Amino acid sequence: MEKRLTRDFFQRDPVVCASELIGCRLTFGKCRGMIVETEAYAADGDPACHTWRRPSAREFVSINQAGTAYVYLNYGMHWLFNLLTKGGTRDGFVLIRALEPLKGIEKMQRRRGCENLTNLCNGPAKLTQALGITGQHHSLDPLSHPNWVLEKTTEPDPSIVASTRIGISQAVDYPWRFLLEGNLHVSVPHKPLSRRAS
DNA sequence: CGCTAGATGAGA
DNA sequence: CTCATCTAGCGA
Repeated sequence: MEKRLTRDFFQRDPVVCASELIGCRLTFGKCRGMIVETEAYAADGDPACHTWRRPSAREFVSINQAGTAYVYLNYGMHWLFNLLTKGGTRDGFVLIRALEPLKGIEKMQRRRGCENLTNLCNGPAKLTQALGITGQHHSLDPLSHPNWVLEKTTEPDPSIVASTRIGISQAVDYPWRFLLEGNLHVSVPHKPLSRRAS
């Protein structure tokens, strides 16, 4: 019922990979979740991508194969987890932004210091903290490393929607964020729902 | 519920 | 100097 992702999945455009990673299952160690939110970054022509300003990011793209983990420290304290896409129409990255927790929940709660399931993995820095992903996993290969499993479900989810990327100041209009509409575990809903007031 | 300040360090 | 963020604390 679930197929492991293979190298060729990541040998495509980052925008395609980002949308198709929605609904996939990500396992790291004993913890597991469904990917419910991603963002695409293009290695060329995208001012919001690290490659725009960082020679080291361009170097990373050139020397690593498709699927490699790109993990970096943001705001001095948060690890953010990306996957390299390479060999399609464009090279780039997919930022994993939110997971729906499936397994190892107690462990994730302990690492996060938080009980609430909807607050466990609903952000790019929260999910790395929950899973235990840090800079020491930078440039490892999730497709061949024993700690990682990436699986695709047989049926694509119909409620995948595109939206604009979050937390950036450049190229803010690209509709390169993908998420499951209505899912409780995304970082920011596509369309803020007005819940009933008290 | 919404908004804001401040933490904290790598890269260029 | 800028940053692909999060949380606590405040006010309504």
